[in-house]
Amino acid sequence: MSDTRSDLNERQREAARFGDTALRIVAGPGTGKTTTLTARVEFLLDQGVAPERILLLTFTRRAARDILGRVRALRSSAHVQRVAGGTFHSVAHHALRRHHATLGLDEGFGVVDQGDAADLVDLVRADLSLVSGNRRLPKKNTLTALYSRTVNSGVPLRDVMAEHTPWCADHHEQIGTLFSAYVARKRTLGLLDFDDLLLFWRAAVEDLTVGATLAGSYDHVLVDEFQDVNRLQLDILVGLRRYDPRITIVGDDAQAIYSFRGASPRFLLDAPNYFENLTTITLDVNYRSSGAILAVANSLAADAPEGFCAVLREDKPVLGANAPQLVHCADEREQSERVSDRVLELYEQGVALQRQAVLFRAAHHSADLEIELSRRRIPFVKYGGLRYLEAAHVKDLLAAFRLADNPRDEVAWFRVLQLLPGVGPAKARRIIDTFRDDARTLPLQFADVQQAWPDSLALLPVDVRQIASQLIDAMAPRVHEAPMTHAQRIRDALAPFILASYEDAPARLEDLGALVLACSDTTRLSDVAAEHVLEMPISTGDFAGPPLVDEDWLVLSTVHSAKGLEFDAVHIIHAADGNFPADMALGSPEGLEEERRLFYVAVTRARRNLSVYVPLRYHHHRVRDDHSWAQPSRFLSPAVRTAFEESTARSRKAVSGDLHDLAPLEGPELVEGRLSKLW
DNA sequence: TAATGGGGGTTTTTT
DNA sequence: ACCCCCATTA
Repeated sequence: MSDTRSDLNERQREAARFGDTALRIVAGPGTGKTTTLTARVEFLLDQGVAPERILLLTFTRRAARDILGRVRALRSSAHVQRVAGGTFHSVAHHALRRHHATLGLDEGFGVVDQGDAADLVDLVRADLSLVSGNRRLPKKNTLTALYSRTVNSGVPLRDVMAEHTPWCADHHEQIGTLFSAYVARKRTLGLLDFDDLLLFWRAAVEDLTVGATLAGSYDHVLVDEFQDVNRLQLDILVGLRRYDPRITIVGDDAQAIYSFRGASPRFLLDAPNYFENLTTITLDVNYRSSGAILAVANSLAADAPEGFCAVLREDKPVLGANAPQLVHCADEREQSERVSDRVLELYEQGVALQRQAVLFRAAHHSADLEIELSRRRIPFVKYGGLRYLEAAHVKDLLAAFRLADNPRDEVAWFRVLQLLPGVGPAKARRIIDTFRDDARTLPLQFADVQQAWPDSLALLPVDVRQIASQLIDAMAPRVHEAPMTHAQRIRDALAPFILASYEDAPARLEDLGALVLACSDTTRLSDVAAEHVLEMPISTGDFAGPPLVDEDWLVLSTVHSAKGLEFDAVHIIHAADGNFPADMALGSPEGLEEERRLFYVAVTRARRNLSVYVPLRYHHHRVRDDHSWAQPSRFLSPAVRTAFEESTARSRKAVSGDLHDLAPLEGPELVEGRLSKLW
């Protein structure tokens, strides 16, 4: 067992061994933030603090896994496994399950993800008949994002819309009506969305009795990535520490990338206003990246109008580092080829695939690369974008789990009923109506659904009635039945529908089997459903078929999902204006600056090798042969470029006549001609 | 009357 | 690639 503390520098050690007042650690990328946080937990345990009285809050699930994993690796004893922690949302969920009664929540409350929340918004919109009269009302996803931003920032809707959705700002009253109806509907249905988890946690923390219990549950609260907390999360933290000063916050305002969730680095900078007697320790020695990579990061930072020059000092030369590469490619296809070439080249040099990452601004940016990687049988895992739990079959089973505990969950009924052949939105609605009582309310007990079921059957096509009845029967809870047995019954009843609806049914049924096993140590199926919505397992389906090497895979990730991680080699793709920075973010100067910080985050993930790829031509898929020219990312300023070695990819097609091209290209000469004007 | 398939417009980032 | 709307069909 290695003693982490011996590896710490002086200031890291000071932070780790800090006493019993409020502490702020301002830590640039690669300065050993996680190591210090881990060492601090170890120190607290050594001081005799009980592990379950330490709360370690992180922002993303991956960070939670990373830090808690390192903490739990410190000691082999089961004792240490009890350190409390996770994302804000998952910790909130646990608190709400425990204190549901005081907060007026039903025991079997359901947790809906963003997609379900958007569906519910649409459902409410239809009920208010706001659907056809106002065709300029935003789409469900836009509305849900707007709702979330408003709630998380605590800013009035009118002001949020004036700033972020000015094109429909005149609808703010209508949308306000829609939102309050949405809130009411969630309560009626016994559902919480992600924002509700935080809202109710804050309510709990501010409650006189429960709040004291919650605040008293922890001796130490540690918060990672504090630059990305929003008003709501700050309120929770302040409430949790009302009677106790012992909080440690860690962050870097140069890496604030979540303003779309209402986060603001102000909360980190103004932390002394929220936590009394706050001590600040700054970590600025970078142990991660080579000097050449730090030069890129620092010149990026220097280009910012406000200049976020956290000068990063290299502790000692990083061995095996290469000059950062700026690679100009003719188009996306060539970019995919060059990235694949470079990944394999580094792999040959001994850099395992897991030590390499391809980073991009938006999830769909990796689409073409994924095709190329699959073609070359290079295994990869993608983070961000399409997720396992967003796969329809998983959501189907989770919806059935939610119904077993809470038959009022109209969103779940909509999903499950539409699995039946011949049932679409309208018929699903009519079936749900048969469940309602005189007050048009859905029943609290599943037995009432079963009682109404004979009437519902009449609405179904004759040939699906039997399997539909079996499904209803399977969802109904039985007394003294183990949750896993119940889950297995539901899965079995759902299987015929999965088989009928999906081509790759066997693989999907295996996923569902894993979900059933996850019910082995729970008391409630709705709890498991909520955990899965919050924890986002990664699909094995993301692997490209027969792997080149077992248990090694290239990491594909959005920059947001890669926050806090490091890799020997980082490949940043689509460094073209409009993609990175995203044109969606260019409406305001703040938007552009956040994109700049995002690029900075991407660059500072790299230890030894950094390659940035700029495709120059984008094909429009609608019209064959139609294309447009892209400018290199504005972040690649002349000053930044001096930190790179530049090269132009030679078209492989021109050299070898490679045959897997999708559309005929113009001669490479034209591309080269265009390129040459750029430098 | 309601499901389903085709065509056209739009697409950020995460819990 | 996805979502939304509309026309067609059962």
